[in-house]
Amino acid sequence: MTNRDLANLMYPNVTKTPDDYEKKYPDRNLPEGAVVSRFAPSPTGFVHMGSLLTALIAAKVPKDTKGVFYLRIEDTDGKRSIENGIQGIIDDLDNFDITIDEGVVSESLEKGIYGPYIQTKRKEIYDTYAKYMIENDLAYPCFCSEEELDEIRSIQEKNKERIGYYGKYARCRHLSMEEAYDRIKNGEKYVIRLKSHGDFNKKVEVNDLVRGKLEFPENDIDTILIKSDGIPVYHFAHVIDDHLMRTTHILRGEEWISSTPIHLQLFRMLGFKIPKYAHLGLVMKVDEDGTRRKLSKRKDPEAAVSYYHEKGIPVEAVKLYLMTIANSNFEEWLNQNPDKTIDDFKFDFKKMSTSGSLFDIEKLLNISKNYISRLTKEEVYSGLCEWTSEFDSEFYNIIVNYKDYTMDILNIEREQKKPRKDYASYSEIKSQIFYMYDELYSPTGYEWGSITDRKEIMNILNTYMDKYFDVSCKEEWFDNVRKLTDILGYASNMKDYKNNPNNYKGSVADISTVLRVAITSKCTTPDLYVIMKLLGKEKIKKRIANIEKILAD
RNA sequence: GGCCUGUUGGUGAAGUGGCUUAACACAUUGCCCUCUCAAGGCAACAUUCACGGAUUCGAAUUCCGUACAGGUCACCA
Repeated sequence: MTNRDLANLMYPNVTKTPDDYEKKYPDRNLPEGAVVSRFAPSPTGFVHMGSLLTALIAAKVPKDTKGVFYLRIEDTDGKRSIENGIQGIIDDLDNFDITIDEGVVSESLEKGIYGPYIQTKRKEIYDTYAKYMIENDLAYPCFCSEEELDEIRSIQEKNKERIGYYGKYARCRHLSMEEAYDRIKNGEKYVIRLKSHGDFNKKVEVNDLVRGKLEFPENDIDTILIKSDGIPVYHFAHVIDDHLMRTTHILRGEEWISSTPIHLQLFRMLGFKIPKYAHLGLVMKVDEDGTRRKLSKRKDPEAAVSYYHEKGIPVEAVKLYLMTIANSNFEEWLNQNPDKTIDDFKFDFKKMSTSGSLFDIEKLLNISKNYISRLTKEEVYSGLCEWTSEFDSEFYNIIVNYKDYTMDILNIEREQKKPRKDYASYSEIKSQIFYMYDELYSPTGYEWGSITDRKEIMNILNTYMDKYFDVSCKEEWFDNVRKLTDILGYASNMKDYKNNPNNYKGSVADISTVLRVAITSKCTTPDLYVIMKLLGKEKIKKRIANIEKILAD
């Protein structure tokens, strides 16, 4: 009885060898320093902020180095995979303009020669390596039941020993080959475990790209490589896939730090070159009770990237935000180079924060607001169309109907050195400009300012419309408002008014407020002159007539 | 419990032994500008870098302990 006999019993149909795959997936012919990295999510639900950050960086680094970025789907856990999970991931990446060079393009389509890129389609490959490990005495079958494993654990807990399947606790490791052979032949269920030669008292080192030198005890756990359903566990799949796909950089969340010793061990046992690791800090959130925790898919709606899509926050703004989290010098760099984009920025692992950062939606909104303010009216308009077409068809129809008019509205105080910063998202635009459209404008009441007398209000409005409405520029418009103010006994100069408030009935501010409220129903708006010019005299007349009616009631 | 990682203001953070009386940005507050709002300008906001000790002429920065937080110890990834 030899290892080979056992291996042949376990994998009678495997005829390939690791060498065959080494040849099938040759080294990539890339320039010096080119990074090959990947985004490797499980199709267990929507892409979440933390993974999006990882994906963004994993895509960015190859871009900076003329490397390759690919998408691999890690669906080895059938229980957790959800329907349309793969499509969901592809859609989310697509929404964020993260393009892949290679990998899974759709549920049924792949691009690139290093595939398949969906792990459940790679079983033959994993089988080959599993067989190789059995054959070379690097792994062994284990028949322990859940109960036995629990028993081992409770003994260890009682003796205050390290938990795990190792040393004398690795029962099946000490089984004779004959017994293993017979039990498999009898159809007993088994998993394949790593035959670890690690020594817990010795140290291994990794040079993590963001954290620097990391030191751990060697792994001595005979961890499971292949589950009883024949599918590999993450550790085994990761090592084989990333080697065969010739990945140079592994970017993943810091929750993987502790299992890195297993991965290093596997790379060495299989004779693979060890890639570079970058363990990224988690994106956190503060709970009501003040404790920090990982942003959770289940509890936090803002964790889903689709949330931003629905809110109408431009994807570019989300990316800008994530980049400011990712590289602390990015924000300053962008402020100094306002015309540049993320693509012009050189990402640096060393500038990454090692501890997880709190997700700050206020900051995101601020970045979004600044971003939208820098867009042209055409860009804002098309972004607004895109968003409304999906989430607000009423508004969508209106802005499509009044395209140029809408663009003029969106352009109010935009084309200037310091543009207005009104909108943090497309979803809030309607509530800020609704009064520009008769279709959306039907005020039922008005919040007047300090002037509330009906006669006075009508007097102001009528006098204004009769004598002062027609103007050709902003200066003239405001001159007229001042004239009106003077005639009615109010102060047209705010300084005079502040110095001697008792000399006047009120100020030009009060008069403007009456005009503003009468026309828009709001006491805060952008430049009233532009608003009036865009609305036109007829609409304004109608609105004032309406006020007369309402005030009469 | 073992192992690992981290800890600079309300938040993101700069900082790698003297240029730090701790940058910058968000938030907050106050003032100025101003027809309202937004924007802008100015100012305030950590006598201190979790705590204790050590090294040093000198430490947020090095070392050692302690505390706290997070991760991990699955036939999940």
